Amino acid sequence: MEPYDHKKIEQKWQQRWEESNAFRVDDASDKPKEYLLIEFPYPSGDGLHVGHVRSWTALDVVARKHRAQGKNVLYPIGWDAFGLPAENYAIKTGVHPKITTKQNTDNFRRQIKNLGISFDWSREVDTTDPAYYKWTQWIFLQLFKKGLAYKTKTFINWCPKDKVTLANEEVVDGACERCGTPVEKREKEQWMLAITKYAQRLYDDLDTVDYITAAKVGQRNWIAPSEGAEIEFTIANSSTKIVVFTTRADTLFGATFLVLAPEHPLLKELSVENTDELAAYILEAKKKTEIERTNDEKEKTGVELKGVKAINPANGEEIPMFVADYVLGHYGTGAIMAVPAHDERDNAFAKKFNVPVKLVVSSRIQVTRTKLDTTEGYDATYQVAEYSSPLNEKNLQDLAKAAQENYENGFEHPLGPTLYTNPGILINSGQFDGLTSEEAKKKITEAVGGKIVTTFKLRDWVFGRQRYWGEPIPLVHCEKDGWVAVPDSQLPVILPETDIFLPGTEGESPLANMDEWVNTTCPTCGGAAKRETDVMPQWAGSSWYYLRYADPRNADAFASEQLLRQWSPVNWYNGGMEHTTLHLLYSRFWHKFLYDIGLVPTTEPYMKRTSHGLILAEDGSKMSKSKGNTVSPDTLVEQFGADSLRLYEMFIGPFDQPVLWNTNSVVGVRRFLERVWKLRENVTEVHMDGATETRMHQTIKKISDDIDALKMNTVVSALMMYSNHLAELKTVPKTAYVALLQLLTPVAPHISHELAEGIELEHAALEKWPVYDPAKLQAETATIAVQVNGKVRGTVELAADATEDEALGKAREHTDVAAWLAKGREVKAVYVPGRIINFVVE
RNA sequence: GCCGGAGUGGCGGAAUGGUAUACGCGCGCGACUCAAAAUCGCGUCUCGCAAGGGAUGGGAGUUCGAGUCUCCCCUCCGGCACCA
Repeated sequence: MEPYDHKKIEQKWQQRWEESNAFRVDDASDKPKEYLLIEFPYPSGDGLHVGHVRSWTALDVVARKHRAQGKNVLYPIGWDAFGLPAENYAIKTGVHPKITTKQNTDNFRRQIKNLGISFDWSREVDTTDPAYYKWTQWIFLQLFKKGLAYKTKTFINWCPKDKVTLANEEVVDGACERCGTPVEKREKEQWMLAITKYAQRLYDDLDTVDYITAAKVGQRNWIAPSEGAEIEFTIANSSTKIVVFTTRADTLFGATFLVLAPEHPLLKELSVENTDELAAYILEAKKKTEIERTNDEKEKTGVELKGVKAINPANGEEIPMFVADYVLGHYGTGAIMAVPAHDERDNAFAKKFNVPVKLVVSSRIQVTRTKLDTTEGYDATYQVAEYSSPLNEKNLQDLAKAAQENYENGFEHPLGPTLYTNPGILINSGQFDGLTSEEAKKKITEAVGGKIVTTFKLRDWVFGRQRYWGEPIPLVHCEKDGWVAVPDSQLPVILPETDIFLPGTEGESPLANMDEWVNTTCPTCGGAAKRETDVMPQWAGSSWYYLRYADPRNADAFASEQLLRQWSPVNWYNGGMEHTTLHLLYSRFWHKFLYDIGLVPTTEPYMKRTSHGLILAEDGSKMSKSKGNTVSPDTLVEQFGADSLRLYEMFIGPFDQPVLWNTNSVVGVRRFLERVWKLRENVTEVHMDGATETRMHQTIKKISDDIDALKMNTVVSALMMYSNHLAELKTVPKTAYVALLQLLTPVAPHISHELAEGIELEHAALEKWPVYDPAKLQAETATIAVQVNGKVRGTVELAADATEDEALGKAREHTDVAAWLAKGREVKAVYVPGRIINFVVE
């Protein structure tokens, strides 16, 4: 038998699959559909990463299994090809991004085909193709027409190196996600998408999908609804009102000052005595980068608004007002009521600026004075009772009364004289004394005419990019009509050709210099008008690409209604955790919008989301070109073969966890394939022995279950154990061998097909998934451990259907066991068929 | 600080509450060879001559039986972080 020549075999089968369009999916098939999706790659100049191979091979295994099980499987691929690296490369070298993109996608395509991944290449999409981005623009216009795209002057995150606006999500540790430069704040007119209008639904509908917990939690934390109240404060001697957002309306009586964010619009209207000081502070705050703002060790800064007081609506007291950058302009109403007794930040600020602190909620209440409270730093002779919820009415009244007395008698609060942040029982709050925080929130809000609201951390999506290599925003600005949508008939708005890719010094898009392109006519009035010169962010094209796969060549719609119904939703989507709050959230938003306007049939795009762990270099660091610790799939395919690489990447460790790459270990799976290769020599039409038959059925079950659960590392080890078993036999029963090939095919398709051909197996057999017989999972006899007091003292061979009496009897006959039993008195015997026997001896 | 995830041999890791360390790497010994590589076989948690004992980050608990379930603590990785 000739040696295992992976190059020859892999080339042969890849060519056959290519020629026969083996993985082309048929829209008209009446088999049940299964739509499997991986995140389409950005075709970088570095080529394929071993991480791509891990993720795509895993779903390829799933795809191939589902096909074998009779499903109509859609497993597509495409290119998310707009983006900064190609543009930066163009700035450096003058080579147009279009050219680099073409080169890179060609290289990726070649590399992927060398891996034998069963993508349906007939559905390839490319976000930079005008036939594709026509529909990206079209969907944007639908958002615009529904008022969900708007231009506004806002503080944006600005990367001074890339000269580009960044979305909130693209800022990592106060620095640009791509280049690490500290991000600055700039005020700029920007196109925004109102994703916050969908915040509640994006949050709630997570309950309807099957995402890995980390992804759900990540999105929930990012959207972060927070229930609270908006309460109005009036400025003394004025009709001006300031609305604050608080989650602690119960502490309103303790609000001893008000704080506005530096960006608060009302600051311009108030007549303040210290205008210069105020202006200087606001300027300073705006200049600060995110890093500076957070590196301040939370040391509070601020300026009092001299000559202006606010009135606390609960007790009518006049309280001072401040501006401080610890209050964020974009969250809530950009203004807070500060309650220094019950909020850490307000407390720190009050101490620094000498504002009174007033306790209005108590947690621990003096009950008796019999014992010493050992809380460090307090030697008062009282014992405290913990506040615990729920309390009954009577208790509450007693406790509130005691708390009030305690406070009036000047006892310090056991947890500290001035700060207590947990809920408790109200004191010093007039008619609301004695209520729990929970009750008081509602009643106090009501009493001062506030309203209950939910505030989200999620912010609207900054959608404009002042760059070249992106989809032009298809809007025209007309002096008379304002912003006007480019009519559908003029879509796509083609990205104009240029050889100047550098953004302007003020950060304007390179498109802004192209007068011929910019100057146009207004579609509404026919007068002179200018095109929007910003382009869309990279997240635009990827927000809907999974819909395009359903009908990738459609020229009349982004996809036909019928094909969307056929393929929606995506059954299983695998991708990186880093996209949880970016791509994954954005595309859910677009999808829900498209659902609302009746264009997609489901409320959610993806039924199930899984995530692969990162592949790290051997020393645990991230693989990167600059560190020179990357591993090239090409080299591995050359040296070991695609099948070995695929097997290794599945075997490397639990799929959802980060793993360390170790090229030396690839030889292990290569040896395994060599053994499977040699096994063929011993295959004959003999009858299967019982042990082999049992193993076969167990292995089929194990591998079937594990593929569905994405436990690929144990899939490979099960294959190894099964083939090791077959290798021990002198003659390998053909049936058992065929099952091995069927089970091996999804992970190592090339060698499996070659071997199947070698035993003249009819081609169709490999395309069928083996089925196990539940009745044959159990061996006729099994080795059962016998324990005495939980310690194994021997094993016995038992028939699968042995009765308890038989089993225990046989166990007692075991000489070692008998010796241990003789040491005491047997009080109990446990027999779990097929598992264990345990004697309890005293 | 808050929220996730994870701690098991020299290493990657396995284990529906039921013989912990499967599978693989590495290492050791042996076979084959003039030799080497490749391949094959055997061995490989730890203490102990043995009988036995001890080990799944630490401590308690539930159970006939715990890596697995419950509670407390420690460490590492990831995410969020002045969000009122």
